[in-house]
Amino acid sequence: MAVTIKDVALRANVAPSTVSRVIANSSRISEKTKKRVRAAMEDLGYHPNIIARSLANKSAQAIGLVMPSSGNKVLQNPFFPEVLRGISMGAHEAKQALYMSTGETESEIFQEVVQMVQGRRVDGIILLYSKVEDNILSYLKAQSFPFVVIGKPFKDNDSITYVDNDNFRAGREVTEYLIGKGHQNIAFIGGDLELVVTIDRLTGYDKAIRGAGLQYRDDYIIHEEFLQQGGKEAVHELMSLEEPPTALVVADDLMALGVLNTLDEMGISVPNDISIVSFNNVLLAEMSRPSLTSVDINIYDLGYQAIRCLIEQIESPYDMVKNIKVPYQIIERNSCKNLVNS
Amino acid sequence: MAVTIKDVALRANVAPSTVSRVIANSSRISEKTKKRVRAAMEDLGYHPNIIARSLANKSAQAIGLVMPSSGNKVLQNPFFPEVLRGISMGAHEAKQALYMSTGETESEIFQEVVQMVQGRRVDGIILLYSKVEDNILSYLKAQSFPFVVIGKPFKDNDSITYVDNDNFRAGREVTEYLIGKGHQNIAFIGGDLELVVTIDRLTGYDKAIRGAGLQYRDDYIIHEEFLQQGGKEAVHELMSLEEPPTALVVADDLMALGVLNTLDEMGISVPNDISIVSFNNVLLAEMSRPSLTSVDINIYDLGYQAIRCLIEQIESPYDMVKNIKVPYQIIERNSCKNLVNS
DNA sequence: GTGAAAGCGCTAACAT
DNA sequence: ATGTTAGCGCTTTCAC
Repeated sequence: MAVTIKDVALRANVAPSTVSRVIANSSRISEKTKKRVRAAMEDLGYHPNIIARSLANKSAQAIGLVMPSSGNKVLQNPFFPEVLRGISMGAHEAKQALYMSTGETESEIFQEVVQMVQGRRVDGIILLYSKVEDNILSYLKAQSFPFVVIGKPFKDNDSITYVDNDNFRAGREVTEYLIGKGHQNIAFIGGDLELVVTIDRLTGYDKAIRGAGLQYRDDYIIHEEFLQQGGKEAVHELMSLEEPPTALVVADDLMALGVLNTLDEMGISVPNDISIVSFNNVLLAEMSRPSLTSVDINIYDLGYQAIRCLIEQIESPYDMVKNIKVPYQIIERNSCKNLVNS
Repeated sequence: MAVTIKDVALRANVAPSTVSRVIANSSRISEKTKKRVRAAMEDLGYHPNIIARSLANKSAQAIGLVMPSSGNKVLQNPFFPEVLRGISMGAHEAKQALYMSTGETESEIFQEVVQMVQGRRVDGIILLYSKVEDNILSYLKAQSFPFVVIGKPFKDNDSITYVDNDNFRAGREVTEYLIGKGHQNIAFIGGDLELVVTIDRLTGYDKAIRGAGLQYRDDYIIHEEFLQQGGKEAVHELMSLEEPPTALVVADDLMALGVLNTLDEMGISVPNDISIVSFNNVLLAEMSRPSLTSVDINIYDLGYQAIRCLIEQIESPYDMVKNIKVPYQIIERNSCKNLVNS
């Protein structure tokens, strides 16, 4: 059996409660006994049992992370390691542990969340995605359990704390950027329409197209999973249109890489024959050939801000709602061609 | 306050222990009372407090994951999400939760591990890397706490349970593969020499080179971090040699992508001017141009087998050591050229 | 400034 | 087949 607070108390000739106070560094304990107790802890190699502490003071010192079904290939998107980095950093600063969901299906994940919450295993939860109808979100809200969403909630978004980019504006600006380069036929290759981020970017694209007096064409809109596989099919469909696009707005760098690949196979040159702008600006964007003009959405910050918000929310008794918009910027590289003389 | 086992007991007219037994689905409880108790749980919306349970039966139902310093960019390597997928799957099957380390520096991570272990927060630990001198590993071993290593431990590897590929053999075979294609000047671009995987692959390379009666040249060996940035510098150094290599063994697909990129900038064509074989076979390998001949090391299985081993180790009272070699296979694509007529 | 004692919610002997 | 009773290791009133 491991060494407990009692052993320390015994050795230091104090009561267990005193040892507890020393751990919490209570000001009501004299420096002298503190020293004595600390020496005893040292001697015995004492380490507090976190589980016992959690039970006594009803706080787990852990944050729950809810992924979009971990069996899913979505994890392969470089987005996730990068948000994780940001979250890790914040968790580490606040001395919080991270607890990950492992469920496969949606209902399994739901059960896990219920267990995290009711089992008091975590003090708060971060949802690493935002989709249209989400009963996990509804549940958390109903329980008024501390949580924050990465991405904009589909509804009730003024009563939910979330961290997001302004994806609508980003979608619009990116499209306007291409229009500014003289493109008139711009297609949109987006991810899962269940994800709010896709909807927002598409809406922004739409706005820009119509705003420029161009025609919004349904056959220019393609949705596939946020993965490379989807890219290929999308491109084939698109390029076989009578009037193929001269520019593409692609939801994601990984997808864009797939697109690039397929275009190459088809003998279509980027940026000479077609221009591409994508989102996320992960390492790939820089490493592909041609390198991709991509919207840097500051993924790391998304994660870091999310956990900061969550920790504030846990600490503060009043639950004020907070919405953080992480800035983004278009990083110009070599995947876009100017059609007009500038 | 949440509803507890006592509330359920009261409502079902049984003792708390009976409720506890119903939760554990003990065979010593009559179906009739089970039904009654379950109904009570349902009515009250009862969910067991996992923390309390952990304290009582000294098992956390959670596995600790130790990453190589999470602040580190290493996380960006697609290797990690993929092992995570495998681990997640196994954790999920065994109803184990996952705890992640969040530390930045090595000593911080060490402290976290001590807390996980002494704080009884986890029942076992998976080390997601294997490096040369590792005090975390030594500590775990000294405590005889259940753990498994992904990758081969540097020493004591017959007293430590680990899951790995045969990286020595893989390194050798890959090199022989290139030799078989007529290459005589083969360079090795490896990752961090602190990592055992690098050492093993390099040793295999060495073996193949000497075995074929070729000369082992120090200036053909380059070590950089497992990241794209490293790739560029490495290639420049290498190609400015008097007798530049005609083939490259690269530690990692991501790194190989960087290499590809740099070669392209330098106007060197792959595979016409130089051949490349890399390791890991992540999505990138398929999506790059030219697509990369890469060693598929079955990353997912690495993770899955690791957690299976760990769970066995936790459950079985006897700690028999287990070493699992996950098979690998060379996936041929378009980055290698045959120099001889075949 | 320190100690005694109750209790967090559950499990696991030991009874019956 | 079920109830009684101690804990698990810690925190936290309430005394002194």
